[in-house]
Amino acid sequence: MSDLLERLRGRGWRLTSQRRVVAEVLDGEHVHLTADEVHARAAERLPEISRATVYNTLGELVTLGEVVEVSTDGRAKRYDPNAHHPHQHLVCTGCGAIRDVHPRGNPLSDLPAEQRFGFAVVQAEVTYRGLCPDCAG
Amino acid sequence: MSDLLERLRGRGWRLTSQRRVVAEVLDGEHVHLTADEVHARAAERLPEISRATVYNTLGELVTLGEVVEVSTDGRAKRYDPNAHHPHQHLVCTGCGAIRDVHPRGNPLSDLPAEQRFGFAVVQAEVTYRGLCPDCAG
DNA sequence: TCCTACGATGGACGGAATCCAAGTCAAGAA
DNA sequence: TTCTTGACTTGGATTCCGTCCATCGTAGGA
Repeated sequence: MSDLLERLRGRGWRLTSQRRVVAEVLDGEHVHLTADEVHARAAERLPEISRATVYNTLGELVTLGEVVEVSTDGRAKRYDPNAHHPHQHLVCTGCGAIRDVHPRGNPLSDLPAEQRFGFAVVQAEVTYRGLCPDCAG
Repeated sequence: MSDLLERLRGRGWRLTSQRRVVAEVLDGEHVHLTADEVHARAAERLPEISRATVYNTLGELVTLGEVVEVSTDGRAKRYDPNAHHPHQHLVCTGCGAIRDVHPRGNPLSDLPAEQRFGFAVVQAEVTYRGLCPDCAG
C-alpha cells in the first residue's frame, strides 16, 4: 500500500494525513468496508477526520481505479482495495459476509455479439449468492 | 399480466385498485422502473395512490417472486417484472439505460467448488457494463 | 347489507451520501 | 527558512431513498 501512496503522489495528489490514513485503513485483501466503517477506523488514528473527507477520498480512489465500489445489497456501498486483481464476489444471503472469488474463464466472453445490442461492453460484474457455512448451521 | 392478477388472487391477495394499477404499470419486457417512476405512472391512473403503497406492493411482488429487484448503480432500486425468464443485465455507463440479456451457459457453473468456500451458492447475478450506441456518439 | 381484518394513507423518521461556505495547510517559490 | 496560494478539510445542512406508524378506508365473505 506504500506503493499506492507513491503512485498517488506521482499523480499529483497532495498528501495529507487524512488521505494517508484512509489509504492505510483500506490495506489488505478481503477488505470490504463501508464508508462509515472506513471513517470509524480512520478516526481511531486521526480522531477529528470528517465523514465528508472520507467520502471525498474514497471517491477519488475509485476514480483513479485504485479501489472498486461494491454494492451487493442496496444498502451502504462497500470499498474494495483489491482493484488490481480482477475478481468477483460471493455474498452470504444470511449475514452479508463477502468473499473475493475467481470464477473460471472470462465472464465477458459469455455475452455473444448479438446480445450486446451495439454496446461497447467493457466489464462484467458477477455476484454469487448463497448461505455461508456459519449461517447454514 | 392479467394472469399475474389471477395468480395473486389465487395466493389470497385482496385485489385493490392500487395493487391492480401497480401491477399494470409493471407490465412488459425491458421494464426497469424505480419505485418513484412506478409511483408517477400509477398516479396518472389513480391520482391519490401513496408512495408507501407503491413500496408495499413492490415489496410483496418481490417476495412472491413475481418481480425482481435490480440495483445496478447504488442509487434507487429498479423493479423488473420479467421474473419468470431468467436473464442478466447490460447497463450503459453513460446514460444508465438497461437491457435484459441472455449470456451463454450458466454463470453459476463457472464457480469451481474450491472457490465456494463452503457456501451453498444458489444464484449468480451478472451486470455487463459499457457505452450504448447513443452514448458512444 | 353489514362486519372486520387487511390494505391504504401521508407525514414523521432514519440511513447514506452529497453539498457548501468557511477555515486550514502541503508544498512549491523566493 | 518563511511566504503564498490553491487544494484540501470540516461539520452542518440538505437531498435522496426507503421504512415506520397511527389512523382511516374498503374488499369480500357472512
